[in-house]
Amino acid sequence: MRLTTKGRYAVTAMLDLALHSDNGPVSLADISQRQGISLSYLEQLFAKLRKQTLVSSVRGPGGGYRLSRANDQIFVAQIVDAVNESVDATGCKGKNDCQSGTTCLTHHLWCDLSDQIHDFLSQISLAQLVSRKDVRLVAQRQENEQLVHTGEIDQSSKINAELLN
Amino acid sequence: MRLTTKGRYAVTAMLDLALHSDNGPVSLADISQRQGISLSYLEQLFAKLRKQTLVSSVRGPGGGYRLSRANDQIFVAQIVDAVNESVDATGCKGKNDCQSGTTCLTHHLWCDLSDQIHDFLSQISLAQLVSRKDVRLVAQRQENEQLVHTGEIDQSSKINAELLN
DNA sequence: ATTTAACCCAGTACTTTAGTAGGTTATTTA
DNA sequence: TAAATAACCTACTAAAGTACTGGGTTAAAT
Repeated sequence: MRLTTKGRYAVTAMLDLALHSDNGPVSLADISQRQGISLSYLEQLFAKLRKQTLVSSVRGPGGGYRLSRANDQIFVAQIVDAVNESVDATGCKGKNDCQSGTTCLTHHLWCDLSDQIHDFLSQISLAQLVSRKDVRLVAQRQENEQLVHTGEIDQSSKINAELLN
Repeated sequence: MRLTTKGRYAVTAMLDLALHSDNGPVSLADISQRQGISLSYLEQLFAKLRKQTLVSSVRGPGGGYRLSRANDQIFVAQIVDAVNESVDATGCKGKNDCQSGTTCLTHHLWCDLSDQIHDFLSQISLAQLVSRKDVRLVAQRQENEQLVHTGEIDQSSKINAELLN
């Protein structure tokens, strides 16, 4: 089992997408700026998310990505799975051949843990995350920072943005 | 977060220790043979387990390792923690500085997941694992295999050992 | 025609894993 | 007391995966 920045980035990016889905497709450049993830790396992650039909793409100016389903139909477990970070805690992927073809001593323990993690992440939808207060606060701060960066608001407003943090 | 063979090996070895604690200290050579883990690698893992006072050692012939506490006072989470860094799923180790000094969008989600995993593994003691039927079956098979390997029982008994699997 | 942004590859520095190798020290047993 | 045993210690390594960077091509909007 493995949960590193790869899976965290994928979920973060998908949540960014869910948060900014009002005004048409969201470009990876925007996500990159707001979430501090390199553009090329995002492209690699979204290639996998697209293969798993979690997102759909629109090419050309004004294009980007949008969720391919309603945000209450996309779950964290699916996103983590899509970028090849299996939530499976066993070494044999549940095949019972952990120790040279036979079951290892702790096989069932890791199966139980895998179920536990999978159940937890399968119950959390993007919609749930979007409605969380802590998520909305961070999202608002990020939007303010982006406006400052693109010069759309002045320095005095930036102070307010910092107070939000 | 990371749960690979490293943590699985550690828990498996500790469970082997708990299962064979009747007849004095257990040598790493025995564990290596029964669990199919390289001896040198086991030595590295047990150096860490010893630092965390989960095991104590006896040197010289007939020596080996024993649990430093009763098997109902040692929990899976402690073993995994001892060899891995932790079962923490956040990138910032709970420090809230995931995104260049500030909280990232999904910080709280990974905190919740970390708590979930930690709670689960903290509730499972070696004593509980020892009493599990699936564990006892595998352990019995491994002991039979070991006897065959050391020539202490003959080939006809090996057939019975295979039937156990 | 130009710009935008997805799409696609190839490479790479870095870290971790899971091990190997080769010793030293402490303790028991013959 | 010598030999055997098993912990203890240090260093090295192949392979794999992570988290990028860079340099393109293709599709669609202005």
